[in-house]
Amino acid sequence: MNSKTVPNTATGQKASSAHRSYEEELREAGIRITKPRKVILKILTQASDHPDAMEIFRRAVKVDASIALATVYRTMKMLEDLGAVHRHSFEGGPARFENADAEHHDHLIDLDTGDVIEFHSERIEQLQQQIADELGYDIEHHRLELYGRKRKK
Amino acid sequence: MNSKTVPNTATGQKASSAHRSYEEELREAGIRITKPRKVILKILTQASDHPDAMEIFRRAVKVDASIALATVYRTMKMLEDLGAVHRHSFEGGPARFENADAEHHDHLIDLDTGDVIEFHSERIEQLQQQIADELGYDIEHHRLELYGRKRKK
DNA sequence: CTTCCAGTTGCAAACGATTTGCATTTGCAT
DNA sequence: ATGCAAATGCAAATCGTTTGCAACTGGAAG
Ligand SMILES: [Mn+2]
Ligand SMILES: [Mn+2]
Ligand SMILES: [Zn+2]
Ligand SMILES: [Zn+2]
Repeated sequence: MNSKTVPNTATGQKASSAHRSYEEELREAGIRITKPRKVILKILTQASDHPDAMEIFRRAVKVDASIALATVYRTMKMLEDLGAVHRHSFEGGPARFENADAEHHDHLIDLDTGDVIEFHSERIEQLQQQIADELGYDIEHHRLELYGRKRKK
Repeated sequence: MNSKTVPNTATGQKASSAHRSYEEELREAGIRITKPRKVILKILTQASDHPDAMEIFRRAVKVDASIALATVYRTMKMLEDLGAVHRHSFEGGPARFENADAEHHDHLIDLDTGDVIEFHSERIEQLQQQIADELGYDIEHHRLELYGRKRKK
């Protein structure tokens, strides 16, 4: 009763607008808006999944063949430091990213397909908080991942 | 001078696990008990922390300088496949291991010291189960990690 | 107690993901 | 338009981990 999938952002090619755009954030932070960054930011804005660096690179190369993988890594690091994206390290694999302005949520990873399903449980969040309190800790962040497969029948 | 199977009663050491020993498990699985494995297994049996491969290697080399890091990795993989140890990948860092026969628990990682504190919440476990149910999934395993620092105050 | 060989080892080279050094561009403030 | 720090592409380097291979056992059979 208290879990729900979080609807994802825009589908289609809704370039900018919506919430505060990445470019706006960079500008505010005094970071240059370069051509490769524009391409990457657009890809991230349009992404409805949780792509890894290589996947972002593949999509970027289709738009501008001269973009380097290193630039994707550098840009993702920069966005993470800015707090504009979140980095997830699911089960050993490469880091995957997602826009940071969605509401907090946790993930269920489909072991067969690799699909990532988002969910949120306020009750779990509270319990985590309570546990940290009891242990005398302030939680900075946490990670809750469920790994499973579609229920057979 | 070798009688059949001398019962391996505790050698006066603190045998922290009151469960089936690693060597017993290997034997049952038909896996050879070699000199380097004995060293590693003893280290794991005595460990009360969550050491990574390099740390296990360091401890092993003190006992037998000829042990190779590759052997540590191979042995840990084998133990994981056997289900004798659990592998954790906390926040980007190298994989850390722990004996698998402790009760299930989750971890709080101290961001300042790297210390790992164990905790368990049956209520959270239930909620996870409930969420997976609602999403139509069977959970194979999960991962709940809290990252924080000792409460200043 | 020997023999025997598949399992195991040490070593180095290979790996995949990510980072970094550096010479060359480029954004953008002046 | 100009100047220069910031950013880029490329290659080489790092890090944790895995793997190929020849040499070396564990332990079952004799
Ligand atoms: Mn997500
Ligand atoms: Mn533990
Ligand atoms: Zn959460
Ligand atoms: Zn748990």
